[in-house]
Amino acid sequence: MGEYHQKIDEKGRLTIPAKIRYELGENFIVTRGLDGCLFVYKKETWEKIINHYQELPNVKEARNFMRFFLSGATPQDFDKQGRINISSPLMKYADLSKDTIIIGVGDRLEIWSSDRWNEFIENNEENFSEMADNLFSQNLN
Amino acid sequence: MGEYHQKIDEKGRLTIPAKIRYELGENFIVTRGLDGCLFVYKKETWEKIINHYQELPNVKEARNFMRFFLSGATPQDFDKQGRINISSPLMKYADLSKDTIIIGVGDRLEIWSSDRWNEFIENNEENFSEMADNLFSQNLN
DNA sequence: AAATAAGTGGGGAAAAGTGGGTGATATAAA
DNA sequence: TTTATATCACCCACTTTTCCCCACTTATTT
Repeated sequence: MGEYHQKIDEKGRLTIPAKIRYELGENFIVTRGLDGCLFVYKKETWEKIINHYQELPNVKEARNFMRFFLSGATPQDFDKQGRINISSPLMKYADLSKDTIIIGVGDRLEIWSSDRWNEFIENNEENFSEMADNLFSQNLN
Repeated sequence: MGEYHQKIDEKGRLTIPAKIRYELGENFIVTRGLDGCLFVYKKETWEKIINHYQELPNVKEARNFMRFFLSGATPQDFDKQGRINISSPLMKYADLSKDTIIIGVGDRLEIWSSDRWNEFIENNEENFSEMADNLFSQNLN
């Protein structure tokens, strides 16, 4: 959970915030995500996802999706400073340069270019408050 | 319950009034709320809220909402003086600077910028008695 | 009024984030 | 095989942030 503002340096290194770094464990996977960001999964979660998609019928749509999802997937680990290297195809895909947003969304992290993220928020803010209205008006007991 | 006037200091620290501090427990979540304020939930309440939304289908609209909702949610705890740090995205969202209002609303706290709170009260003052009429008349069997 | 508790502000140590140098390894070119 | 070039991860240095501690002020209670 949370929104963190980090910078990617000249060498393509990105610091994962300490608070969420330790939740990721030693091994994790970075891959092309939906809507123009990158997804980061811890190893166990990734394997579950893969297993789930293995069971999909072997139709064209599923095949294409698997290609998209798997081709960009790179196992990663941290350097001694808690940073990861984003490969250049993924940098390009997510349009990453310097200012970067990392958010926690359920069982994954998402890596966004700052510009795209701001755009995303601006375009959707009104919808969200409406949706949130519904969410909070429910009786939770 | 109640309305408390607190100040956020230069370092972004906000004292939670002692009377309601102890009701929050050790772990709690601060998140983007409705109408331009922040919500604060104790951990258990928060989990109830998000459990409702875990089973959403993975379609774009739901994905976007979860992004917005979870990215604005940060687990927090108190420093030794009973203060919390409001992260800068949330400061911005709620337009917080120095004078801050904290109110207790049922199972949550709300954090308002003083200006917005006064504005909110002024804009709605005439409506409140009408609103109350509607609300209470519905509850009569 | 005195005593206690709560709120506010700032110094400073430690942790986290950021940027750059350097040497080892790999890859390509001579 | 040797030499040149690129890549990567480690190390170090610097900056920024976080959080603890102490001190002072304000509010509440006795």
